[in-house]
Amino acid sequence: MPPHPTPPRPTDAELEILSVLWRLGPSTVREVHDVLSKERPIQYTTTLKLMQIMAEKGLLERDESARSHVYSVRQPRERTQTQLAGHLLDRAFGGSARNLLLGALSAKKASREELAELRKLLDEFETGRKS
Amino acid sequence: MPPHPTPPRPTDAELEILSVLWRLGPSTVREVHDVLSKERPIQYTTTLKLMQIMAEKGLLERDESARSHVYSVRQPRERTQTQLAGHLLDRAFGGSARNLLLGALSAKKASREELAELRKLLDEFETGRKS
DNA sequence: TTGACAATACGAAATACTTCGTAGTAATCT
DNA sequence: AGATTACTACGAAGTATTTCGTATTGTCAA
Repeated sequence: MPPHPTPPRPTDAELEILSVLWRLGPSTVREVHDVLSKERPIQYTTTLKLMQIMAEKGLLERDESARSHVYSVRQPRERTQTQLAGHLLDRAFGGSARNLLLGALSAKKASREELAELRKLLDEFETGRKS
Repeated sequence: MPPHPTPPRPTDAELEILSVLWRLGPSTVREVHDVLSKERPIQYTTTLKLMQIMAEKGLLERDESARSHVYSVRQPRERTQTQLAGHLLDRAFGGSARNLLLGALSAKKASREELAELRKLLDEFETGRKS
C-alpha cells in the first residue's frame, strides 16, 4: 500500500499515541507504551499494533534499522492540530472560530496569562504576521 | 435502556444530524433527510436509523404524538459544542486554548470582522462577564 | 374498502476501530 | 548450546459505526 499523500485524521486511540510522540520525539514502541500504560490499562501488543497500523496509514514513519524499530510522526504537530481544529470547526461550529473559542473557554476556564496569550495571537493575525 | 444523564459525544454522522437540527429546530426525519440528502447521497432509512439510535443514546428526544415523529436535540447546541471543544482541547492540544485557536485560524483564515469578534469574546472573559 | 403512498421498525451487512493472544525470531545470559 | 528475555508479525475477536433493504403499519383519496 502506497503511503498516504496526506494521512487521514487520527482516531482517538491514535491521537493518544501521537500525543506521546509529540512529547518524546522519535521513540520505540516500548518507550511509548511505558508512558501510555501509566495513563490507562493497555497491553504492549495493543500499543504495537496501533503504531503499526498508524505507520500503514501514513501517520507515522518507521525506522527499522535497529532491532527495536523507531517510530516518528510524519506530520509536524502543528499540521495535525490544524487538520483537527479545521475539521471540528467545519462539522460542529459551522465555521465560526468565535464559537469554537467560546466552547473551549467554557470547557476549561483560561488563566489571565492564557487570555493574554490568546490576545497576542490575535494581534499576530491582525498585523498580518500570520495571515 | 434508561436515558443517559449526559449523552455521549456524538459521532461524525451524528454530528451531521445535529447540525441540521440546530438550523431547523425540532423536525421530522423527512425534513432532516431532505436537507441532508442535498449535501451527500444517503437513503431515507439511513437517516431514520441514525436518528432512532441517537434518541436511544439520549442525543435526541422524540415526540411520537403525531404520525410523523418529531425529533429535537436534547442538549442545547452550546453544551454539545462545549463538550466537543473540550474533548479536542484535552486530547489534541494538551489543554492549550491558544494552540486550538491557532489551529482553527490556520485552517480557515478569519476575516477582519471575525477577528474583532474573537477579541470581543476575550474582553467578555477578562471582565468576568463570562467567567 | 381498497389501493397508493408515506412513515416506522427491524435485521443485518459492511466497514472501521480497538484490543489482545499466540507464534516466531533475534539478542542475551549462564 | 540451551534457557530466558524482548521484540515484531499477524490473526482474530469484540465493539462501534454506518449503511440500507424488507416488512409492517397508518393515512387518505377514489
